[in-house]
Amino acid sequence: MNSADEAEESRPLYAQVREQLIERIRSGAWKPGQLIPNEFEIAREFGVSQGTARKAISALADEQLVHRRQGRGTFVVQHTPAHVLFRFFQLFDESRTQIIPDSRKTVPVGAVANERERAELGLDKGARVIRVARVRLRKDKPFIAESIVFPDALFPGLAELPELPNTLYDFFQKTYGVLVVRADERITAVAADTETARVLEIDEGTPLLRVDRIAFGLVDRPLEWRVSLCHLQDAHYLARLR
Amino acid sequence: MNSADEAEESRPLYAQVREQLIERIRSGAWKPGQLIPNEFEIAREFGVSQGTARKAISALADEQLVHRRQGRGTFVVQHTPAHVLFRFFQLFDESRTQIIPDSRKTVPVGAVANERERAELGLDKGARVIRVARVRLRKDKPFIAESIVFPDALFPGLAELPELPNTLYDFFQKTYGVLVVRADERITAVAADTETARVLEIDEGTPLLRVDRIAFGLVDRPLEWRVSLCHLQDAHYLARLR
DNA sequence: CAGTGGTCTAGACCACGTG
DNA sequence: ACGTGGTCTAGACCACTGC
Repeated sequence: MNSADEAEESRPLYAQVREQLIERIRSGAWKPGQLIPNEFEIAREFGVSQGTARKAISALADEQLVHRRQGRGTFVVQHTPAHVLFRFFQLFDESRTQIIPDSRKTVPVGAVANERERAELGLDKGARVIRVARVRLRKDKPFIAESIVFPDALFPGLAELPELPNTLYDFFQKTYGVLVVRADERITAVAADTETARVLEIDEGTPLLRVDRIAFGLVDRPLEWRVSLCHLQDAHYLARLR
Repeated sequence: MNSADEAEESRPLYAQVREQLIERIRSGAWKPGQLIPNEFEIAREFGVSQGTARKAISALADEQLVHRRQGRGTFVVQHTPAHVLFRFFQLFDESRTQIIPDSRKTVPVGAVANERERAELGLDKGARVIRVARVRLRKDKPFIAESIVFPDALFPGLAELPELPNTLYDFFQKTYGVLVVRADERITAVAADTETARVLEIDEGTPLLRVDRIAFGLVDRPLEWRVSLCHLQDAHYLARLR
């Protein structure tokens, strides 16, 4: 027996089962929205008790990779535009209602990654990326200037598309089977530069919220680097601390 | 049997046990840092199985109200300055290291709550509050202008203190038995006004991150309203989205 | 009605920290 | 060696969903 096997055996059973289940989602063996086998099936298949299978499945539910519904079954999570916005778009208006942004035509452009992009996305020298610049609208007025970059390798052929949809993460899941599961946002305040002021139709120097996001998938590797310059006015970003 | 009893009986046992345990922490029957009875003791006391007691205690651990340590026992969470900063102070420097702020002498002032304060803290007309204004330092230079308000009723005698400590939440827990368990932060970008510019030793109009926090305790009522105006420079606020 | 997830029990053994 | 939390089992019953 090698050390890897020993390490494998020393980890809790439910953790091992959990990883195997994640692998099925990652590999696409279980598709988004699909009903997965019930607790007893999974228990039988992995040779564990129903309680242990349950603990593994519940861990996936906590991580929002599956959705459990009493009486119906357990389903692989399926991103929809509404779902993606709810989870990953944390801007609210003065009455604390979540803002639903629109976006203008967004055209992807392929290029070789620059140094900053390689650092943010963890790419090797020479790797290609896809860049997208777009303006998001609120009440038909521009309020966010966004620049998005993702590794070309993860989204083959995407650079050739004439246009991208308003919400990307559900599109990524549907088209490439790539699931965004978490994101880190680094937030600062900046003054609008000339170009941004023009795009957002505001005065140069207006204070903007800069949201610098790295999105991660099932394997802990960056899927996207996104910088959003937000002209909030009476709106705000909401962070919940626990 | 009345409807309240029926509702009580229809809720899962572990949820009922969980609430009773929370009440012991809230009431101060179990003090911060104290070792609580083990799973079998709690199971026996409430007339449930060890597994059910475990589920109740684990829920408290998930909520960060207790801390479990294998081989040692389960302890009521005890806020320390380091712990409070780690959980509730999400500013990081350019190398992604958490910033540890200092603060200048902070003097509390008692007053009758104004309309805005009553709205933010959910207070009745005529209620008294305690106000604190302070400047936080980074590398001995001012970088945050903070204004804090809390209900006088929760912190009797606090307005008479000559000075408050650098971290308040551990002080609240130690002195008043009041535990901060979560906070909502509403974040915007603003331009520094004359007074703030003077305090932070920057130019008027400099973009600042405005963090507007409401902190909550064990009962779902606001404990504090805090507005922080942050001159970040090369630092950033970090929000983790899951 | 059958099938699913949700709760609950009683008991066993393991891993860890302390004396 | 002892007591703690952590894992695992086998089985029971409940609550909800859809046919």
